[in-house]
Amino acid sequence: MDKTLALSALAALGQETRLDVFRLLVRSGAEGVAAGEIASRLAALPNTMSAHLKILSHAGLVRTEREGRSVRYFADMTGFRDLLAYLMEDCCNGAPELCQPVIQAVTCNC
Amino acid sequence: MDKTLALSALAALGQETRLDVFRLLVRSGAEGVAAGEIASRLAALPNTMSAHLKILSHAGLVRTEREGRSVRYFADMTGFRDLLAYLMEDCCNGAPELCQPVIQAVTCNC
DNA sequence: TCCATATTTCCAGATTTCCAGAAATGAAGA
DNA sequence: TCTTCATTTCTGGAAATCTGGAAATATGGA
Repeated sequence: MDKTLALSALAALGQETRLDVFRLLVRSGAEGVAAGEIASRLAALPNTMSAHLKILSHAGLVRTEREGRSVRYFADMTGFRDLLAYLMEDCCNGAPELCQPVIQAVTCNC
Repeated sequence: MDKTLALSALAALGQETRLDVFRLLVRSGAEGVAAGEIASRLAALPNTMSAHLKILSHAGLVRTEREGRSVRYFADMTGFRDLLAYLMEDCCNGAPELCQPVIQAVTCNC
């Protein structure tokens, strides 16, 4: 992942509505959620939500599939992984115990 | 970690200078870097950098230690771990294979 | 084709963030 | 105490972001 994309991803998640959207899609997994339902579940206007979804999509954090007249959104865990890899680059040089907590946090859930 | 702190952390990292600072500190590990050196290494004014460091600190991403007249900054990997845990909450409900890529990305480096 | 539904795009105003200059604070040494 | 170095705080203007109204686009069905 390049720096520009990492920045857009982090800036995208650093906004309340978009953070809520991403977490909603992470919880929804392979099922995904249609744009309109995302908007109504998070009590936002469809046009505002569309702008947020566009930003998340541009940042590689969500993926879409058209389904009839609605558009279904999914969390893109591959994009998220790339972001993490970028953030933790060279974290272990000489002192693996420093980033050990991070590994444990991610692995223990699954 | 509560949502407000997660938001500040993500917003903090979603800015180029601060992202550079965090990655610099992650690479520097237990050695840390003094505030002035951070500023000069990233070609920023000391006062501007101080504002950025304050934001990162408030977000729980960095930690400080006074050392004579300089202040040494360190990446706070515990705070970072908490952020990840918040982002991945309930990610595996029913479909562990979705977040599998994330686990692999984090574990393979150490 | 015409209509209804779902979503997106365009635009403008309100708010927030970013940055640099000036001044203030904290710590060490003469 | 006075000076110097390192860092932080305060402040204002420029730039970017967030939000909602209005209009446009896309899809499916009558």
